[in-house]
Amino acid sequence: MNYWLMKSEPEAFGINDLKNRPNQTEHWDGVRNYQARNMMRDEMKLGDLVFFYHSNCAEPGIVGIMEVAREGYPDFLAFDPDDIHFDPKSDPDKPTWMMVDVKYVRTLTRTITLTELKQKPELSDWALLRRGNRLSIMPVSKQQWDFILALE
DNA sequence: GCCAACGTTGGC
DNA sequence: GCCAACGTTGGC
Repeated sequence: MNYWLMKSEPEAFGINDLKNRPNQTEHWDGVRNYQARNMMRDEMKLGDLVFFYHSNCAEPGIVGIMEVAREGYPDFLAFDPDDIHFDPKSDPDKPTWMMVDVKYVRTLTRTITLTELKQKPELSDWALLRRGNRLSIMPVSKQQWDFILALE
């Protein structure tokens, strides 16, 4: 079992949007970064747990937990010329971009803010807190996962 | 293969 | 809205 963190801007798609989806499940589309793509394609497995992180908002931080409900498959939005995530270079026979499905597990009792996470020496090596980090999907170790949940 | 220009991310 | 950091693009 592996642990992950995925970022989304709550104005575009927040934890409550996921909670209100049919089956509380949604595909995580639109990722256009190779490192993140590789994780979705190769490493994220059914049942893996994922922190839902709200970015680019008033209070950036971890707001909930979801699980991987379907392993990597082609991001079909890349084939739709009318979609903002359209990528003419992605060939349906050999797709460039992948996505996973995620299912809502629960909302945390409070937001564990970026500010708070930054203050923890235990997390100083974590990709989320590295300067200039822009990865929208990243691994979380079991130790980090447990430590963060204990802050709740 | 280098690197400047450009676009995007995301905290503040 | 600003801007630093970073990834991508494309000329050479």
